[in-house]
Amino acid sequence: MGEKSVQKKRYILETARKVFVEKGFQKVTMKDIVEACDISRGGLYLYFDNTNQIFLEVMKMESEEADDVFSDRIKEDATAADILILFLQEQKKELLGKKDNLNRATYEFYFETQPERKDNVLKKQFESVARVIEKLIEIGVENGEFYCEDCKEAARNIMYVLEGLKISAHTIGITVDTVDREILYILKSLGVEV
Amino acid sequence: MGEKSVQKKRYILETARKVFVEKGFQKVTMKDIVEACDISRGGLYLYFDNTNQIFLEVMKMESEEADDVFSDRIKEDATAADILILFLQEQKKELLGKKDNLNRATYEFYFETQPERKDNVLKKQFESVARVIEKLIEIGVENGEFYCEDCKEAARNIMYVLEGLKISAHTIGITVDTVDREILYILKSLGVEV
Amino acid sequence: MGEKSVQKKRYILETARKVFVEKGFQKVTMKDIVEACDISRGGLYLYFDNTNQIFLEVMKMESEEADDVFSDRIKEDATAADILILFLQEQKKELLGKKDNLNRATYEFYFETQPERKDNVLKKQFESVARVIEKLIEIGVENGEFYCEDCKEAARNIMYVLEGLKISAHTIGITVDTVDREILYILKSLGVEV
Amino acid sequence: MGEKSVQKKRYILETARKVFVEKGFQKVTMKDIVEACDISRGGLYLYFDNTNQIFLEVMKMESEEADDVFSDRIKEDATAADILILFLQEQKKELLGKKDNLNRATYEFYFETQPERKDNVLKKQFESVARVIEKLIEIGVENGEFYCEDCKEAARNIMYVLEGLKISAHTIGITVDTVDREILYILKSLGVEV
DNA sequence: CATGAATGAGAGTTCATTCAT
DNA sequence: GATGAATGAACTCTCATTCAT
Repeated sequence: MGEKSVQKKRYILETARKVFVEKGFQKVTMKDIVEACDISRGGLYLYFDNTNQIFLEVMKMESEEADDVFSDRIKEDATAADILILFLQEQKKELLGKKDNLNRATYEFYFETQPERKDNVLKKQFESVARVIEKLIEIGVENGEFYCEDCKEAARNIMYVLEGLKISAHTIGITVDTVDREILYILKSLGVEV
Repeated sequence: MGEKSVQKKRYILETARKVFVEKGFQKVTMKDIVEACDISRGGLYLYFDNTNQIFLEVMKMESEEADDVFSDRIKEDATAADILILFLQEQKKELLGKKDNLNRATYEFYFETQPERKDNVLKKQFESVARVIEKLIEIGVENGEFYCEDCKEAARNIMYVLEGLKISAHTIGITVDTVDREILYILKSLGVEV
Repeated sequence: MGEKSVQKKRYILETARKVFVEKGFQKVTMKDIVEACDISRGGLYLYFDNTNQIFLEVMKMESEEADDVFSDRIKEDATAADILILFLQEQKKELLGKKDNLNRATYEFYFETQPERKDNVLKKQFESVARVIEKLIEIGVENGEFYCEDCKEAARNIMYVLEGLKISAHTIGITVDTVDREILYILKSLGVEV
Repeated sequence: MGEKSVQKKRYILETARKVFVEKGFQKVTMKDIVEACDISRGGLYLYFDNTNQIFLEVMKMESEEADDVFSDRIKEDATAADILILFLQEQKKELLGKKDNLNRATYEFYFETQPERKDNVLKKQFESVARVIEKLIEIGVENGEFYCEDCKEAARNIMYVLEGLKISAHTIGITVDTVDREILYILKSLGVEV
């Protein structure tokens, strides 16, 4: 596949992303993507076989870019609490900015997949972020910033609260207040004075 | 619609429930339900107009039955902690018994609905359970069973953790261990010795 | 068929008439009539086999009643011109009262029938009215009220003009003015001063 | 849509025309047209959305071709009477050639349309032809070929007679004689010796 | 590589008609 | 007579997928 094709593939993925953000995963058809990209029906099939494959690649692209963005913002002299708060603020943005994320589509995609499968990217991401939080809490505890008995558990608990908020955003709805209160609750239970 | 029809309607709802449990919401077609019920194509339309309506009625049926089941199990002399633990055990069962609940279908259903709508049953249920938990914690605090600064916040936090576990069960997968650890964490943070 | 049944049959025909007036002929289904009559699906089939048969009987009922109504209004000492004008006024009412006549339904019904068939009721009616008009003109000519060379032709011409107006009412639309002008033209060509 | 498609679209319209001539408008289904064209179910939808749209385009095609045909036949030195007679002969052909015109389908189509709508093509055609006839009569009167008091009225009367004959052809049936007699009557009333 | 016309399977929906009660 | 549940045929419309150009 030449340079040109790589560009086109990328263009398709970016456009498809918008479609997934808009419509979730299940309802998106190859036709939707063809139309959004303004390419030919057959053209799309040269690059991808089905929406499943496209979504997987969109997620891959997403996670690659996400990492970059995230690491940029951490200042050199940031404390554990600073970083945790920054992280929670990022999550808040994503939680409230329902309109520009793939959450719903991702849920729908994984509803159709066996969670136990080894290549469950979402699971890997979850574990990875959980470990980062855990490490962060450990450092915080060492520095005397946080208090907690079991850092691993504390980290996992935070992860599930965030998951709970994320899914709630798409089902029962959440407000800025809701998120702020949960963030405060998390920080308080780590002994952070806010 | 006579007596007979009521029975048949119930039969359809129960059969449709199985289909929704199996396939979620979005992928289920009227044809799927027709075939599962072994009735004629047109026959189903005598009772329901579309899968949306069927699902709403399945949820209604579900919640009516759920209420009965729940209230039965509370002993007269149960303490707040007893009841909370019972509640969490019920949740655990549901979380792990992925094969026989409507969670995934419900998520898919609400993905297609505006969360803000007044008739969001899920939201009402959430609020209702949250209030019960809150009350329970208040009683526990009064009895000296629990310790917590803000009962309302504690209740909401529990709700979001449970939501987080529920959605995770369908995306990244959860194990008995995971659930047990989260339940322990919840109880510990209320100061319950386990 | 007992007295009761006769009444019910009549009730069905009268109700069906309204449906035909509203929707024409082709689009009317047995279901429409069942619902309009608020009787059972099977019940209708006890009396009629299909919409075709119902429409035929509606037309029969219509023509029987129409005759009565028409003859009532002719005064004893009316001149040929009086009667012709009365007739044309009646036609005018029907032409403009699109909402309460079976014209459209009748057209649709006969579109599906071979015009040549012996039992073409519409044709018989046409011929019958044409003859009445012809006779009327003859009398008018004898009395010196009208002038015309060929009464038969004049009558037929009037009939076709009226048919033209009737169909136009349902396709391109007609106004009171249009009808008035045509009536005037007809009368003038018979030499009537208006 | 490329060159090839234009041809196919035309082919579909021509084939659909035959179907409409055969079955009228209301009874024609997309399936009928698909089968007549011997194309695939979905194929037709690439070109047209519904029978309504197809019929509109068939009428458009029809009127474009009709115009050409009509203007060809008028000789340079034709008198008003010549042209009128030619016109009436054309009408006669159409009236009697029930098997190859869209009249019935057009009636059915307009039965489902509000006559008052601005885009009522039939009305425009009617008005347009009426004006041509009127002009023709005016010229004839100037030349001393015709006699009439109100050319406009005379023209409209002719139009309605023709409409009456046209609809009658589809309901009560007409014969060559009937048409000939009406044409004669029209010409006579304009003072033409035949 | 790229196009887009074409196919056909399949979902939704409506009704005429039947038949057990 | 009367009911209305039930059936199944028929129609509309949409897409995934292919393939000649």
